[in-house]
Amino acid sequence: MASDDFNLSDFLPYRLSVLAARMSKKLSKVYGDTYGLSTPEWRVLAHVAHREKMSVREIRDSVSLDKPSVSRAVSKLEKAGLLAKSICSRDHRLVEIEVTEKGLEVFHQIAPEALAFEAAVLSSFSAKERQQLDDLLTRLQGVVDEQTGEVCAVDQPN
Amino acid sequence: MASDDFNLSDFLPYRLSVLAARMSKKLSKVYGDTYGLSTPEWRVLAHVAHREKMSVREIRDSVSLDKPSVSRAVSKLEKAGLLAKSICSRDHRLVEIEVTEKGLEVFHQIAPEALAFEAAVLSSFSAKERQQLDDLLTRLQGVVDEQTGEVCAVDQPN
DNA sequence: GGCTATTCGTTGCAAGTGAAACGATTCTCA
DNA sequence: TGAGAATCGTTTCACTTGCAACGAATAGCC
Repeated sequence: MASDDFNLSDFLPYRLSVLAARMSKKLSKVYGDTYGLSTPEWRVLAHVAHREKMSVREIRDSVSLDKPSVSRAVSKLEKAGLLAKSICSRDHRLVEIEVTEKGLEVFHQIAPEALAFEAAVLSSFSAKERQQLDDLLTRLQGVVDEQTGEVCAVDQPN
Repeated sequence: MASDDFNLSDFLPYRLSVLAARMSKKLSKVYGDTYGLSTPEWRVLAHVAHREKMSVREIRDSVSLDKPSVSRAVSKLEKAGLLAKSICSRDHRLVEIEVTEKGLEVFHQIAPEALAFEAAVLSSFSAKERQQLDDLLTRLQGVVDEQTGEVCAVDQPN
């Protein structure tokens, strides 16, 4: 393999990292500067906003964050009055997390701005190109998610 | 804007973040598990490997890391014997950073594995699709890099 | 030439992050 | 039923990160 040809700025993982970081940083101004939310908090709020009560574990499985991050994000959002937390009566290990009216209000202020940001980023792309991008990202995610090391799996950590 | 339609898992910044994070984590096994390098260290090494002596600032401008991260990465790589650092004789503020023989050796072991990883990720993509991906990412990066807030700029921080 | 402003790289420090440990609760199965 | 295993959410702790401040060195300007 010709490692003399290696050029970091052409290297896919690097390019994706840089692009994602820049985009996230710009987007974070939307929910961070105005509403004081962190990225984990924004993700949790966005996921819980239009859904039923759910546990920390369910959120973790859906927003690509580890367990402690979700736990902390939920605590902060609860303190801010955007989420309500209660112990599940059927299973006292579980916590039922739900968006509050105030939380929904905040979400409905942020979401349009977030969508506008996305639209601005994609504004110079045709419908066909957007479809291409969607497909390519989906396939890449699929490849990366292929579990190479299989286990019978006890408890999913984090 | 219909914020009820907002779905995090379809949201471009989120998708890119998740994809980039997963890919970087998998890649980091290549340089991390075997050679004990962190991501900033890997980026610095990869960038310096086939280049002339350069300063911290030049590296920073090329690898999308902030000043302290580059400084720390260089220090660690120097301690590990992969880089050599000396004070520039023309300008004593500057540092001249250069890869050592050992550093080049390590790089030539990692780079092929990194390229193989990239090739594996892209293995199911046709040449045309790779070109599409390349173009789309380049254009997205261009859009995100457009400076919205212009300043005369004093010192570039970090 | 000397004074100020700027640039360089490093370091301090506070905030964020993730792996592991923990107590509490429930499940499993003999 | 009861003991051990598994799961849940939180917390602890070590590590990383990014901003700001800093001392050192140079550039700019009168």
